[in-house]
Amino acid sequence: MAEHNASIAETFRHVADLLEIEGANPFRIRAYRRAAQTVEDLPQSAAKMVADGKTLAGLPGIGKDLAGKITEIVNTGRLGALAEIEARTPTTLAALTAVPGLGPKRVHRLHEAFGIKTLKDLERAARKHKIRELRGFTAKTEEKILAEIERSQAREQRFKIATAEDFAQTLCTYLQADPRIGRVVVAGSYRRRKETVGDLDILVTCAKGQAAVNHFLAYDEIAKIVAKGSTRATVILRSGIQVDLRVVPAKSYGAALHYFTGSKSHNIAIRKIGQARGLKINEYGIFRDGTRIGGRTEEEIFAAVGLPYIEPELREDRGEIQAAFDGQLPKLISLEDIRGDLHVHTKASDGKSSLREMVEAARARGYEYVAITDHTKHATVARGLDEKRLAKQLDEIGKLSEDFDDIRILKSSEVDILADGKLDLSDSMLKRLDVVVAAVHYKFELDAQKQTERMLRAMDNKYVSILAHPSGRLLGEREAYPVDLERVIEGARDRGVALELNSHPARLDLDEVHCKLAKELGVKLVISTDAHSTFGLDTMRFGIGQARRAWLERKDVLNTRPWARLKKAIAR
DNA sequence: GCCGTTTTCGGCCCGACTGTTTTCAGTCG
Repeated sequence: MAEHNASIAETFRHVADLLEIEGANPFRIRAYRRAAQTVEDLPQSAAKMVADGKTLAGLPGIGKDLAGKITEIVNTGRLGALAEIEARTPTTLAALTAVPGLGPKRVHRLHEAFGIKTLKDLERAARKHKIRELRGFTAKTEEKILAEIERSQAREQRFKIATAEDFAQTLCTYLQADPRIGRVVVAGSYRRRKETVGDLDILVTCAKGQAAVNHFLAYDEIAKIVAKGSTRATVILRSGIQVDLRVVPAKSYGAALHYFTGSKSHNIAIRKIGQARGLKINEYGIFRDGTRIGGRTEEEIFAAVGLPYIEPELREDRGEIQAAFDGQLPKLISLEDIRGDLHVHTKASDGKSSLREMVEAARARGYEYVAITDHTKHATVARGLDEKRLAKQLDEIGKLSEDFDDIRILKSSEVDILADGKLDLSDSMLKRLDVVVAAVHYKFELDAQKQTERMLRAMDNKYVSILAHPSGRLLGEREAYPVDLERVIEGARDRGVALELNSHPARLDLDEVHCKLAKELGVKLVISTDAHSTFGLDTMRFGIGQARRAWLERKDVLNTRPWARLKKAIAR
């Protein structure tokens, strides 16, 4: 079984964690982490690259040594260097640094002094009041450790972007209500539109930092204050989400926003360039020889290092800085580019709104077309339509269309892909549709080869225009089913099928890495909502966010085109 | 361990908060 990029990345991160506990050179540790990120962001399989004899050295942060280690992992399934480290430092120690307040240094000392290797050992030692014997540890530390272990199940969770947005907006409204506070913006991975966020990073401007912090700390949804100072504070809300507040004066807004938006690796890269130009860049501004020379806007930060503005969604140190240097930044797709939704349900299957309501809601969003894609009969729990009911719906669409001259109602279906790759509708019925969306909804347990062939076979059907939610993942609930997405993407390219980026906040499927790969391989995408109610149409923004993270431009996405051009593009 | 707008060695981003270390190390982002 070929090593996945994710498992190679995990191995490197594990090495980094253990080296950190051993007190190794911090830059060596960072090198492993950086390489892990590069491998994880790689659109192709590193294992395949190795097999094809392609060199990995030269990729960002990967030199000769780490390229060799990747080859070793791919070829042997293990890493000798990791085994050597594990012989000295128990592998379980890495997990202990996840306890807030415990970093590598303290974990190392706890292991040295008491042989603590696991969370259980740690808990036992804290209960026996052993830990306070150590210099720098007190009874209070023990209490804190026990409290954190108690909460450890609740922690570590990430929140879907839509959920985070809900918490963030309420809090921002509250913060904005204080007249002393100027701007309020959510930065961090939220601003970069990641599919999930671990915490909320909120930046506000205020002449008096303490005033803003005090107002923040009075927010009634706060369950716990973790840290507080005169310019920043960290709290946990009752919902369990952590919020970091940072206050800066207005003149530092741009510098702080850039710093607080991240990503960390992007910031490091930018500051490094600044350093080479004799500049110091921090969250307060840009400095030359101790003199402030800018920082009011993000544009000033980029300009200081000779770059054009880089959109937040691109700031992952995945090549955006080089692209900016070369004048090759993509012109990212935006919500305004979208002309229609190609995946919506109605009451006829498992939707909550009527056909007319969905059409009116689509028109209200300024769309030129909307595809009605109810489930087919195999999806019994969703009350999927058999051919008779679908025929009836097509008649209804025909009639309803007479009432709308400014939006086209596309006859469509989210047709089930059966276990053998056949479709749940006859060709004669598929032929009557304007656009056919095919999707897998059951038999997730097939092995990767069978699942891949099933999907390729479905795309063999010449009436299929779009493959919906190709991986089947549900964030926080269900992993993608085993499937070779690279082959599916290549298969879509060879057959002229478009792939869906499903905007539902729990799906966001295809994921960003594979969206980018699809683009690079010349496969067109569509961004659809899979709306099951009129409100569901508004989730388009999450799909757009992810598309932007995947460097997608308007031309890469078919539902930015008027219907006549879209129709031509999906014709096979 | 990587890497070159100080280029093959000597650097590697930068600052806030916590605790009890009275001057800073550890942790975090």
